Amino acid sequence: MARKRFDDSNCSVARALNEVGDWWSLLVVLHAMYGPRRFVDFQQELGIARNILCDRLSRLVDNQVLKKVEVGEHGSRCEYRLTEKGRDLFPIVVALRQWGDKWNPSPEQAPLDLRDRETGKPIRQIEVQNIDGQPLSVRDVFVKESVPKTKKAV
Amino acid sequence: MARKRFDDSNCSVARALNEVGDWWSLLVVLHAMYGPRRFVDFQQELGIARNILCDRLSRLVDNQVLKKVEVGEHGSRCEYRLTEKGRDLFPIVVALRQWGDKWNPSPEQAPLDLRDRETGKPIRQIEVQNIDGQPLSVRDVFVKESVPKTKKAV
DNA sequence: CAATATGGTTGCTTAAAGAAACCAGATTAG
DNA sequence: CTAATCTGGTTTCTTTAAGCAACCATATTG
Repeated sequence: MARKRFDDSNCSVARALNEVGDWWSLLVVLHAMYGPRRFVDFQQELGIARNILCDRLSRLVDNQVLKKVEVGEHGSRCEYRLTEKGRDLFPIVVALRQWGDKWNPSPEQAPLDLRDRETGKPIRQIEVQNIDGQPLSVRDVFVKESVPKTKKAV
Repeated sequence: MARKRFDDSNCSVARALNEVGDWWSLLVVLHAMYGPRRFVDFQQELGIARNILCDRLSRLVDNQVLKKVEVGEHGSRCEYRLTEKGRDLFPIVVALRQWGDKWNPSPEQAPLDLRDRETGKPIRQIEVQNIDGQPLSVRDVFVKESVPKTKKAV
């Protein structure tokens, strides 16, 4: 496959995709959001090949999205938990879910109904907002040119 | 590689990832957000292999994320534009960008400064919110069980 | 008419995904 | 104490997709 890497890209979207931009990584993160997961949990819930799961888990741990925690009780057990960096993916996962529900609804299943634990009311549709909380579309936004940090004499 | 498909998954995140969950598709969409793009534009801006670009473009068109528009002027030209479905990926792209900027900042480049065209002020950090616009973390949310649609007698 | 631009397609090579078997350390059952 | 089992992997092999470069067909420009 010779996948291209984007570690060094100056585009933060590309760099983000480099860490969680493949099919499995985000699904692993998604499942970890329901609580700590062990190796077999991921395997059974996702139906992922074991070697690929290994690879993804170790990469996510390397990238500090997950942390591996030894759980002492009976035997060699460890669970994987989200770090703060991992938890910070929550809006992305939710936005993907909402997009999928809107544009590719499952014919046989109602969309997952996420609710505010406090009020019991449904959560809001995720949107790009200005500083006052007003929604912004692609058209409403522009890229402000920044002064380059320190320009090395070339 | 034998990629697993998630078309039939009952998880809307998996279904969403099926359409835009690979490295290139989202980057193609991202670049299309700056305005209509032609074949060579994507190729040069992204450095993607031509056959892969072909494949991704046609899949995105099939999935109605992009539409292909013939542009009459001099020669066989066509551009790719976002559909509404494609534009709806805006929050996801922005959220990814913010996550990348926060957790993997580029050492040599300031993060892209997206601003409200109206006010000139920076946009807000994307977050999951309750109905009143208050931010919600993973912990603040629960999944409300829904009544199944119509249960076929088994 | 030749050169060039555009939007692809075709082959080839390499690397990653998937499946299944194997494995090592710790635990429990007998 | 020994055998079976659980857990979290690793190894091997096959299939498939990504990347590269060459080729191609149409249309335009010089």
